[in-house]
Amino acid sequence: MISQTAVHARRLVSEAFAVSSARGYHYRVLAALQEFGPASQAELGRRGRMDRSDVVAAVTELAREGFVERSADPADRRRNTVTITTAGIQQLQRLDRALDTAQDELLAPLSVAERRALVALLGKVLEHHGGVPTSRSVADRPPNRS
Amino acid sequence: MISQTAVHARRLVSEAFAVSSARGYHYRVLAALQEFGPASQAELGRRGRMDRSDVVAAVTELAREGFVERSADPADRRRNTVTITTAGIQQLQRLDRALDTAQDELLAPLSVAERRALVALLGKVLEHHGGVPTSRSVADRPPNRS
DNA sequence: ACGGAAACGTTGGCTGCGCCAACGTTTCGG
DNA sequence: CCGAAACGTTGGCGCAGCCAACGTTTCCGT
Repeated sequence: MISQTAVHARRLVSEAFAVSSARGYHYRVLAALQEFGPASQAELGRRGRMDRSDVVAAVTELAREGFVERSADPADRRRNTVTITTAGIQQLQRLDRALDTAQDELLAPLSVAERRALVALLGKVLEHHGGVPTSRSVADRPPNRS
Repeated sequence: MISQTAVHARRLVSEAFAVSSARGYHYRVLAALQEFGPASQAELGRRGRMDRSDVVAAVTELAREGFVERSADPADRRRNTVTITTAGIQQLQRLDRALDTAQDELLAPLSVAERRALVALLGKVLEHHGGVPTSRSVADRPPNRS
């Protein structure tokens, strides 16, 4: 069962994150920022499959720790532009290393070829069910409209 | 990422369960009962990797719906013997069918051979990290003992 | 035989993750 | 110009995985 395996994955990952007192959302925000550059919070949510409201919390916490900066977007006053800081990049590198370790531990019983096979299979499944559906940009105005 | 795949798995599974208004814990209890026969709640927890306290809740709910019966074990008055009822067996079959459907949907993009390969790989990972560690029978008396 | 250790059931609580609902504001488009 | 849409924010829900503590009962070593 995939769920079973996921439990172990989660445990190892959270174990890895615990050291830096970070959570999954933090990592996803930082990773999305590093990969695609500064963005609005809604955009971060789309990149990382997070709900808008969860992005708010993650960004707030990251900002408090000095890993990102939240600034008003002059071009669009609805948006906040979120930027990763130098400290944030370092934190991301730390988390990446921790993640690598955890992954190694998780996949310990598998040969390199097997790991590649597993990743390929999971990728296939993910791609199929993939998309970026939870944009929520759709679910904003479901106040009853007959 | 395995976690990503797990998210989809979870969504499909809970979608499948939603119909019967059941949750993961319920299924695990019923499945464990069917597979190994009546047992104490602690035993159910070990079989299904659940915490004792979560078993309590699951059994209570299942009992309220008439899917299991909770009776005092005459041989050991600490224990409750939990037994699956006929209705419980039927419910389990329903859930099993729903699960099969969900799994089919999840693994839709994979050929039969690929599915077998995936299962084998995950099994390997699980077995390695396997065991039944969370018995909690160990974590009962961690009141500070210097 | 006795007393401490261990197992059991139960209550209650905490965290993380994935969601949805509603609001006020701002921007966009017909 | 006005309604629709997007954005950020607050607040809430459910499930899953845990841990802590309690009272009771049983087990085991001395």
